[in-house]
Amino acid sequence: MSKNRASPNTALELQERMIAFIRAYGFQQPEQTPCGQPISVSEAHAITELSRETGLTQQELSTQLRLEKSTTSRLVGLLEARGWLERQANPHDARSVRLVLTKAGLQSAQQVIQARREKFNLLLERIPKQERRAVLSALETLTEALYETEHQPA
Amino acid sequence: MSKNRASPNTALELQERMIAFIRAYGFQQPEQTPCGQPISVSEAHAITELSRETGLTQQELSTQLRLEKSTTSRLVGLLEARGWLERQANPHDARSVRLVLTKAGLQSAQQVIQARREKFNLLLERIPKQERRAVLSALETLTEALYETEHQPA
DNA sequence: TTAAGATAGTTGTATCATCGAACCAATTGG
DNA sequence: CCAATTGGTTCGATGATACAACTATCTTAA
Repeated sequence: MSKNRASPNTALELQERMIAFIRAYGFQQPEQTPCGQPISVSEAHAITELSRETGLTQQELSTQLRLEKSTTSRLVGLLEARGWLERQANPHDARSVRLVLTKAGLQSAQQVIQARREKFNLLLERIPKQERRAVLSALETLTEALYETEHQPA
Repeated sequence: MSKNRASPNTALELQERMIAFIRAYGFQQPEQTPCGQPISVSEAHAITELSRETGLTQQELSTQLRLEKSTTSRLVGLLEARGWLERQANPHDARSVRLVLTKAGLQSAQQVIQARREKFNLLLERIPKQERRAVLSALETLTEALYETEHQPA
């Protein structure tokens, strides 16, 4: 095992580990309901985000979820059709809407959050205790690095 | 087991970091050609895998890529249509095929590999030198943990 | 030896996740 | 007041996948 050296193979190793990770995470699987409710991953992310901060505009939600506004528009449409949120008029700007979860939507969000919590608890338990902090900070470092580069999947 | 119990806050943090990472990686973006050639991520993964080990059956390729056999069948069909690989009869088992990259396929694989190498080099450069090993081993740990749990995306 | 599985692949059908372009309606900055 | 910008919607694609049903082939066990 080489140390902190800028070994030419380190990048290759990073690549392989990232790809392995992504596959393990199963980013390619369309989804299989993360909680009791049949709900897609995107929907889950959206309501989670909205339960965290209510009254976002679609534009803002797009930014949070890193999605195109058209994608967000459809996504919001789906959630609205489920009766999970409302598009409320924004008195300060008639172009935009304020997204507000309904009671049912909030409840679903809670379920998703709970289900996720349990899932991640299980995952965390699989990580040796003394490595946990390292894993967390590594993920953070990696995420920052990804944001800095104009990363595109591959 | 119980001494390996995860603190709720740590699990939450893991969850947030993982989600942030996944978003940063952009796993949701359908793809934008990882190299010069217009090629999808799945295709890129497939030819990379085949350039690493030739003569795989579709079943084996499915396992490597963690895809359904039907998905793999289609994927292979696309690559075949591009003239990047051939399905060769397997003399020992007429049911299966052996997947072999053509010259053009091998060349594309090299390009993909090269493009990826450059991309990951850039990424690696964004990670402070003294943290690199930690990031790599964290990814490994995380991947193992994911494989151990019956992980499903969310 | 042969019939009941098990396996490898293919095809049909469906869903999810996304993007970009073309549009429209407000808003804002000169 | 008009041009440019911004927030959203709709249309049309594509990619990534799964599952189920089906065919052909192989294996095995009575």
